[in-house]
Amino acid sequence: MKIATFNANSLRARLDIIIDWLNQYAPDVLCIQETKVQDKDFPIAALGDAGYDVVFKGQKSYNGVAILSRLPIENVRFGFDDEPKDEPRIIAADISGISFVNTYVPQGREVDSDMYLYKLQWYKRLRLYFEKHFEPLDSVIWLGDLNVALTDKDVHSPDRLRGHVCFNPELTELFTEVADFGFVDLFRLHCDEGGQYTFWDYRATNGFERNVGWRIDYIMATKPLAERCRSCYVDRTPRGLEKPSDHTFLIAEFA
DNA sequence: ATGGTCGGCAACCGA
Repeated sequence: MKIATFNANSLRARLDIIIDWLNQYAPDVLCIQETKVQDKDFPIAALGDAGYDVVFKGQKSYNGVAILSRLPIENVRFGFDDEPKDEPRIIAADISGISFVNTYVPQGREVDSDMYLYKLQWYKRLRLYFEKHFEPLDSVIWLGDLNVALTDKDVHSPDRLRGHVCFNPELTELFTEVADFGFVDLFRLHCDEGGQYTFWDYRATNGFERNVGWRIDYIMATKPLAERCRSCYVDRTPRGLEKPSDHTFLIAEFA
């Protein structure tokens, strides 16, 4: 089984890139964040023609998550299924006996902002979500844009960026509390190198070419699945964008 | 050290 995650920053703007990529890599499952499309405008037919069933939840302009699958999708759930209601940032479904939890974690804007407090609370709530719905040895994959770089290996300029809303000890601790439910970081399971990123800020000049990046997208798996994982890697192929600075595809393959 | 650019959508917000 081959699975992947991709932050689209508009599904419709990236649709050709996504479909080309699906044709080339033929993953069984692709989880997408920041679709930025209302449900009524979701491109179901184009993805269906490419061989994928889709489930999704979006809103106007912001956020939005989707799961694409060549295999049957069952038991679809949206968001934290308790109060308070949240933006469309979580979609979960069962595929081939595996529970996928696709998350778009709040970015946080700046430290001390309300958006940052929302992010910290979001991570605390996510830990409770996993405790409520799963056991640590269930077959669960938690993946998506987690908006945290964990160590100095995971950002291009750690000394300059330390304290950023996506790179600080307070946030790393909250991430670790969620991961300690029973998740393994599949990329780090297979690769110990720094400089392996999944996102390059649009605003950095030639950021992609200079590899001025962040590792903020993850595929996390519970231990029984991690034992079956044969590879986890970033597809760094530029996708024909004039400025290929998007998040890119992170892939994991299982026996 | 600061600001840089996209996308959505129609003035700025969010990343």
